[in-house]
Amino acid sequence: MGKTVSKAKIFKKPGHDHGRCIKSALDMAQSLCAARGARLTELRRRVLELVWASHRPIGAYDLLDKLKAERHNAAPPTVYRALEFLIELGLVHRIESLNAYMGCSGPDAGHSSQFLICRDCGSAAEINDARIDAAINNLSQDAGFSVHHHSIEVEGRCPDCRSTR
Amino acid sequence: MGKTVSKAKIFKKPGHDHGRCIKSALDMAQSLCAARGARLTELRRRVLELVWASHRPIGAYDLLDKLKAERHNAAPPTVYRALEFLIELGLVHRIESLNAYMGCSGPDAGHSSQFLICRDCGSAAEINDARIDAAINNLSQDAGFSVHHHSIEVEGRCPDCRSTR
DNA sequence: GAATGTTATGTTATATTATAACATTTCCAT
DNA sequence: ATGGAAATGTTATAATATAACATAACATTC
Ligand SMILES: [Zn+2]
Ligand SMILES: [Zn+2]
Ligand SMILES: [Zn+2]
Ligand SMILES: [Zn+2]
Repeated sequence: MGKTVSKAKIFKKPGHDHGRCIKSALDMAQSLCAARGARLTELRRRVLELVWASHRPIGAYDLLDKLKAERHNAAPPTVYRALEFLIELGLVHRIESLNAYMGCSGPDAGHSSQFLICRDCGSAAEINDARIDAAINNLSQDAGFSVHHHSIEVEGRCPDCRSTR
Repeated sequence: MGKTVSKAKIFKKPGHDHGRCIKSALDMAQSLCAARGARLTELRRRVLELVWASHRPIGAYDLLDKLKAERHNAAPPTVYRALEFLIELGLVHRIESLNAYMGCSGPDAGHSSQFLICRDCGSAAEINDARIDAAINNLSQDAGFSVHHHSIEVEGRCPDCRSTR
């Protein structure tokens, strides 16, 4: 179909319809939980929604602040337990280098965490490149190492920030 | 020559001469600092030595405890500042997923952080595979993302732990 | 070799991130 | 409705990291 796709649109444009991103994420979460027999409670659903409020990783205590605005009794365990649940199901990834969390864009695949993270604007984009997975698996196998999961975090500048100056 | 190298010896055997690992690391640090005009003070040198005490990542506060045994006035900034210096020079890597630190086995190359980490014994092995670098760079370029550095942390089981049962 | 600026370390306090432990509530199946 | 399991509430604390300012060590120039 033509050669229109030279650069994958991995980073979302600032002006995009983010409501749809959120909606889609919540829908996927809904059906994934149903399929797994997991309970997507109001709290968990809301935390996922807050995580998805932007395309930037968000910290647990930032989430807590937002939660407190609507649940007077929210406390650290409230948000950490919800995150634990969401991560367990693959709905959220933890960004190790930032101590922050981000919604997964393809939660049904059961993949490891791979992100490009902009050091200027803080936005992050999830990637899932077969070449990288293959390279890691090959290399691990050569080393006699059995892979459980991996985390890849690439820090740099996103297309938007690069074009801005 | 020949075909002796089917499995790279990435993970060190428990019985190896670790004194040589340490010696080599300190020597490289010495010359690298000289080349860069950086001051490898007694404190920094000692922290690097402590980091290299094993092939396992070590936490800042574990380092601090060891330091305290010989420097009554060691405090968190003592170790964090030394680590900052060592990381800056590429002599130490930070393992994000563990909040821990590990000596770099090839500090002159100026590479990003790539580790295989055993979930059973806690040992970690640094890797530097050209395929992985290439995959990350290609993919980033396709996405219009300019890479500053990256961190790869693969969790799994090391050869030793696999053979043990 | 004193004066001066710079870098490194000491020192105290506090910020940030995360978990432990136990009580209570909600949910669901019987 | 009742008992057991899962989720949430609640309080306290652990673990990791940095801010801010004071002093000491080092190097450079005069
Ligand atoms: Zn994902
Ligand atoms: Zn950006
Ligand atoms: Zn290295
Ligand atoms: Zn092991």
